[in-house]
Amino acid sequence: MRETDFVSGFARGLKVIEAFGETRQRLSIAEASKLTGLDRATVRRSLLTLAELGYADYDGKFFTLTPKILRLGHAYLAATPLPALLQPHLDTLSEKAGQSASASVLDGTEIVYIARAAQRRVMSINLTPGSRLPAYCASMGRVLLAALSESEARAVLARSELKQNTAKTKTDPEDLIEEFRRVRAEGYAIIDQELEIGLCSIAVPVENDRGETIAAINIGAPAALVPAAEMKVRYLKLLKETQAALRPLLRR
Amino acid sequence: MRETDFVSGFARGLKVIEAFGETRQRLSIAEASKLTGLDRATVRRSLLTLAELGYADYDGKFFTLTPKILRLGHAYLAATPLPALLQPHLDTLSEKAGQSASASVLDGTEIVYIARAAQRRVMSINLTPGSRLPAYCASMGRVLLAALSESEARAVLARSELKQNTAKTKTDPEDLIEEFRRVRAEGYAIIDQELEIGLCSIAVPVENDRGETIAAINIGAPAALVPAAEMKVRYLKLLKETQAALRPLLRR
DNA sequence: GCGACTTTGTGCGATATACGAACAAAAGTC
DNA sequence: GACTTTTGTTCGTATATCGCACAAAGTCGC
Repeated sequence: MRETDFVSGFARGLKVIEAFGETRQRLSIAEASKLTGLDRATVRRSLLTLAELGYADYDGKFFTLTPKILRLGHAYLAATPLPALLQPHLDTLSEKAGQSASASVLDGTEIVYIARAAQRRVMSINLTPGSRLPAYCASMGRVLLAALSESEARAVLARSELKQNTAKTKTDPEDLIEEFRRVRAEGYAIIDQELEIGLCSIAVPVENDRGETIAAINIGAPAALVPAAEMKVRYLKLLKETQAALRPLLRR
Repeated sequence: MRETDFVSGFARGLKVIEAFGETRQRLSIAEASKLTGLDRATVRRSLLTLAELGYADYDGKFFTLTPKILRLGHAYLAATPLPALLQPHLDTLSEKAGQSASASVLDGTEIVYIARAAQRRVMSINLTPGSRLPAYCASMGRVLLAALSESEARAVLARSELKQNTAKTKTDPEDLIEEFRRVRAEGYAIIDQELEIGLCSIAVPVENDRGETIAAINIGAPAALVPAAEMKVRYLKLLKETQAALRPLLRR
């Protein structure tokens, strides 16, 4: 790509939008400038542009995003067939298991939820399509990272902030790489309260007809009701059935 | 705002992202150019910028959005306290009613879902935060439009495509304005299969401590199980309780 | 295989934008 | 209330972007 094929004003504007996610809903020009590292004058122009287009409100001091901004992200969910295709299968899966079922894809060091059938709320965080979790400590993340080559997986881990969320969280890259090998060999990943105390989950890859992993699906359950040791016995068969049902639907 | 405070390259880029929502997931340069009305060279630069930043993939012919684009919309859901604040109340409401409960805000002629507690799937469409429905034929839309001044509501209706979704859909602006008056007076709106055959819903406004309407919440139910005439008896009290519980939490 | 048509890539002049500094206006400090 | 610090806005200029026109590469029918 040539230098001149890059619209830096556009890139700067996107950076400004993302700055809202990292803090609270209101940003002054100076705050946005600090978060993005861009000049105050440049940030001001971007924010005024957003306001002019109705993506943001401006009270003379603070800018806030408006719901119109959701159109941008929703364009992906509406335009990609995968979420819509997975949803009915997750509904069935969730009903059979009596637990929440979700689907996600990998985006850098994070997994992004693209569909979900919730049964009851067991997590402190509220997960909806678009929500993100660190890949290294989520069952679907383990499955998706295991699908990468070892060098790619190492690169992702190197960029990840390997935080000790609970006493059980695996944070040693070598342990994780070893776990990815096991996941590849056995075809599933189980997380026992590594993300949040009281939450277990089990995930399998969603593969297309060529056997390439394009997403992951999981079932989450409260550790109090379903001990980690029971996750496999109770849910692996259901997940594998869903996986098998999806494979022929995913051409390319 | 001065002319020079507007970054047209940014505005053009956002238009390009939105172009993906209207059609399928893959867009060529020429298609994107037609959809946006922008010059091909401009669209090409915007798309290459998106690809360079990881928001899009490019195979040399077609561009597709990547899940990274969800960061933009999700910045709103993460940054705005309203969705997180409403969610637990919707969960309770949904459980008590035994039906799906949702919350939405107005964006132009559409309502945008910002939180949802689903019980079972009764609609053909899959609703998640970020989903949009035309305001004129949705119960929450009626509530939100009723909160506007009559001239504002007329302006929105004038811009709306008043489609006859079912035999019961109200499409006459005068009928709708009259209905908004009733909604204002009685404090709730009921939709009897105007959006989709088999679906009834009832909505009330969410007001802040000054009495300004800032969102709407609703309960949806299959018409086969809960006839429209019963919606009010069964669910209005629950909705009003939720409304009352929320009001003191919404300062400003 | 060969035109007619569509789509994509690129050079260039005119125009619009970003930068950094300077100034003005608040906000915070003592 | 004077001082310092932070924030918002304006301005001139160097630079980057836009849209046009043309060239190149596909795509189609036959």
